[in-house]
Amino acid sequence: MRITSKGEYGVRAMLELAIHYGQGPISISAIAKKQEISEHYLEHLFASLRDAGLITSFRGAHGGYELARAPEEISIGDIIRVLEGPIAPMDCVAKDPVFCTRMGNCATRVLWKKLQTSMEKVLESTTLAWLYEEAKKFDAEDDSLCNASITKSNEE
Amino acid sequence: MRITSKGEYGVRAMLELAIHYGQGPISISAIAKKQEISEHYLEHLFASLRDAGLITSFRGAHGGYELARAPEEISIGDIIRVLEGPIAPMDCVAKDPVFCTRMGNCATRVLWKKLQTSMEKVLESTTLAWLYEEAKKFDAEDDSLCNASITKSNEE
DNA sequence: AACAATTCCTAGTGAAATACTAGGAATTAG
DNA sequence: CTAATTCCTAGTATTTCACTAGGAATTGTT
Repeated sequence: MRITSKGEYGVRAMLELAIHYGQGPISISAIAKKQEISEHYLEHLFASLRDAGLITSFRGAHGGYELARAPEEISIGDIIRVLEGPIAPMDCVAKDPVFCTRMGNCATRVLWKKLQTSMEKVLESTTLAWLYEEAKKFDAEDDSLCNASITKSNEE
Repeated sequence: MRITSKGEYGVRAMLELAIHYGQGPISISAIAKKQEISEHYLEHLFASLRDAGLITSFRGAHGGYELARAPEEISIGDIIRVLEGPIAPMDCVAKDPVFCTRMGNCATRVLWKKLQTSMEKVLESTTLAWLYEEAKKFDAEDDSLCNASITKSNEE
């Protein structure tokens, strides 16, 4: 019942894009550095997110990535579904369910469906915008302590 | 975000024990046959469940396994925790959390905690007794469906 | 005592997934 | 032209998954 590093890194990287939303593209290397993720690995994840239409890429010098939609319009579920597959504890309760001989006669399936629904509810109702607001809270706490880890500045 | 066959088989087998609760031990071979699970594999799962105190074993002829507690007293969470590990999408939000440098300054952790809580709520509140009641409903449906399909096929 | 049915235990294994790494081609701003 | 970037294909070490194998120990029955 674990999210893998794909989902973890993907969400962290997408949060970074949400923070810089509307300020032009940012490069993989910048995100990878800030979030301590392997550059090459993040490249793969971004390829999937791009193919899924969640982010837009710009090639060449001063290129990079930006969110394809506003942070309010991208749920964590959107990201997880691309990087981890359907949100479902079992294939038989996925949106496009895999057939199982028990299907119509399975008490455990009712259980997995309950679990699937509760998971989906959380992941669909949580957006990048919400996550950004949470991050700002932490940022404010940090400011009072020492330095900010999340800045909206155009450092280059 | 998937439950593996360990959790799936484990819950199905435990349901079988719940169905026979109070009627003496049943053997692995009987459960494996009924639930279409590899006998040897189920043996491993039952070893874990026994070590965790969820089931009791009886060796020798006419031996087998039975629930260590009443079906009302065993939650699906109890089973999953034994066979799949802590109920948590990320190690940093498990009950005995793995340390992470971000820990106190991580917006995504708040998200994973929300997800963890909702998953745990479902799995803790669902017991084997509940699952057994669900199974009985299907049994009742099957009876009426079976009769209906017999008469239908006779007509056709 | 012999036997059959069962759990118990240790070890092994092929396939798939995970979490990357490597290297270079294509593109674009300055 | 050059430096910075994405894009693409391939490879790889490690871990996990889902079993399988084989026999020792235990216990009810005859």
